[in-house]
Amino acid sequence: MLNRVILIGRLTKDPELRYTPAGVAVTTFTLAVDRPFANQQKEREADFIPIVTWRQLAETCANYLRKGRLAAVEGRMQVRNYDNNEGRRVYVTEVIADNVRFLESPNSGGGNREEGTSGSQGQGYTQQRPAVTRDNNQDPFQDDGKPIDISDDDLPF
Amino acid sequence: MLNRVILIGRLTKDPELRYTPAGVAVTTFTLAVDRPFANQQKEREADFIPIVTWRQLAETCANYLRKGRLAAVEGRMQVRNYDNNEGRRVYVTEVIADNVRFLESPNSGGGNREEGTSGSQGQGYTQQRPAVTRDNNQDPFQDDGKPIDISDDDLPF
Amino acid sequence: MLNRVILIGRLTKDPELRYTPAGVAVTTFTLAVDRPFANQQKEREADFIPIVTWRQLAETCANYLRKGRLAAVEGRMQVRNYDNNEGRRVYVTEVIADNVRFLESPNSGGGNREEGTSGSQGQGYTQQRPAVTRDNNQDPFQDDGKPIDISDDDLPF
Amino acid sequence: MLNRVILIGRLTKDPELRYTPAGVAVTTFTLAVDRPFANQQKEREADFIPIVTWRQLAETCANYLRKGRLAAVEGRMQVRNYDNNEGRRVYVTEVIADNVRFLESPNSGGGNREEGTSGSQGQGYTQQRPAVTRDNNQDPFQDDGKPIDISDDDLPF
DNA sequence: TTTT
DNA sequence: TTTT
Repeated sequence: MLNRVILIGRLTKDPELRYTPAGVAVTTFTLAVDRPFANQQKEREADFIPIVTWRQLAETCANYLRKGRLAAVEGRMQVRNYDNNEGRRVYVTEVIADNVRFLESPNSGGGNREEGTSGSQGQGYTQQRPAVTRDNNQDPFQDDGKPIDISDDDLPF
Repeated sequence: MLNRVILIGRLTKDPELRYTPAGVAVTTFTLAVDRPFANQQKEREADFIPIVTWRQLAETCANYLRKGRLAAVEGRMQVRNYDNNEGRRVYVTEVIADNVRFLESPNSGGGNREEGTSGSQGQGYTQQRPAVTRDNNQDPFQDDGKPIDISDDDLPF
Repeated sequence: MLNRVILIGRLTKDPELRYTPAGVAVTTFTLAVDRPFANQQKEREADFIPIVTWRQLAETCANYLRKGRLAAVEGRMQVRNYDNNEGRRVYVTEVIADNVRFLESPNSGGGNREEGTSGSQGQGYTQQRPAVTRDNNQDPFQDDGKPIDISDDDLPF
Repeated sequence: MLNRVILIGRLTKDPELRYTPAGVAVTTFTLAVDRPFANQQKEREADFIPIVTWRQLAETCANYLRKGRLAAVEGRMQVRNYDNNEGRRVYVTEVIADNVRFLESPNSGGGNREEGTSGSQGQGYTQQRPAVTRDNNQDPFQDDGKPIDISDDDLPF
């Protein structure tokens, strides 16, 4: 009835952009969100939360987010389930984002340390785009063994 | 760094109250949260989200919430993982609640249809408490095959 | 950059539906939101928060909300200012809602006690609509001396 | 009943730290929060939202926040009213924060351009503290003509 | 009265 | 100016 999530954290990897058979963009990444009172003696604790973005927002995230960057994500929790190869039902919880804020510019010190090294990059936000696979792959999470069913008439927004 | 969830939905079952070895109350339940544009031709869709509450809030939830009741839950997403009996790592996402609002009084029509039938109940909030097991069971989700590790020096709030 | 508000409370009055010169619907109401630890000896404390809704959501709110009803409101804080008749600048903070959930059906006990009394009403959601003024009035708050500037090319959503 | 606000924006000035008569710390500042679709032809639009923090959080904010810095604020909306010198009732809406995240380190480029210039500062978070007035001033907003009534037995948290 |  |  009401389902709202707001997270601030850092990307554990570069985002992955895929496309549904009908050509709808989907970008996925994982956000590492530090826990509130992660006590200092223990190693730093975080929750690793899978984020899914669609369409224009997916393209923008793929273009501007990178491993290590700080981002704010607004969206809703969604639980999918599928049966794995052992015939066990597996539940996957993701945040379907409808708003993502980039809290660090590419040059502000956070994020990928390789940035700015490849000579031709230069000014501002121009930079390597992540590998984009437009391969009719219906499942952006397939590589992880966690399928998501994307059909074009069943999109969240 | 920041992790905030707000949900409104209905309990799929009565809440379950357990205690850690040291006697800390933990109540768990699942909230069915209707999806935004659940199209009317298809059957109604919802996300089923596991909620965990601790201490005083756990006691209150166990006392006042019942299957079918409408509730608002505020908290944070938390991802646990454990290795199942097939040696596969399983990830479980729950909302650790720090605020729960009861949006229906026991007599307002929502919720358990059996309420009010047992003669001695009568007025207001007096009603059957759920079965409380104070059995040193360290895992409130054990029955579901989804262990949570509760140790008393590792409590979230 | 990110601006999100979620409130649950009760309407202090029936909502008011107006229209901009170009015919865009605007509904306003005030939500009484009880404060967290309103101590029991003192009288109950609440914050009274003005809500603004637009277009289809405005029509729906005008149709289904009434004084005393419980509602959940999602939106963003907005600060307007205008110069009052004494030449002093006045600041008004409202929540521009993009999602409103009705947490009580008209027949669930909360809300207007007069409902159901006028014979022809009967079943379900059929009920008196609030007075609708489609009068090219540019300011839904004008009666309160708190103008809002509504121009049709400057709508929030 | 439920009242939650999450904002990300920049401080319009250095924060101001005061103390209640009983010595409770209060820090106030204004957050400029850019509006969603601030169209590019018009000048950039923002909402200017007053934030109030208490106790330990007040001390930390006073220590680490500065004009221009990016911050995330979690809290609740609160409406105060008082009668101004013209005998008119004035309403003031603030966000009482219970969680503030500093999204820029002092050296990450955002914020005060004078930082790092005064020779003795050097590494990390060592820096000028804001002017602290511990003057039994009961009203942290007094200078602005917007009194807040702080009495020590009436604190929000 | 405002920030980048 | 306020709701239950």
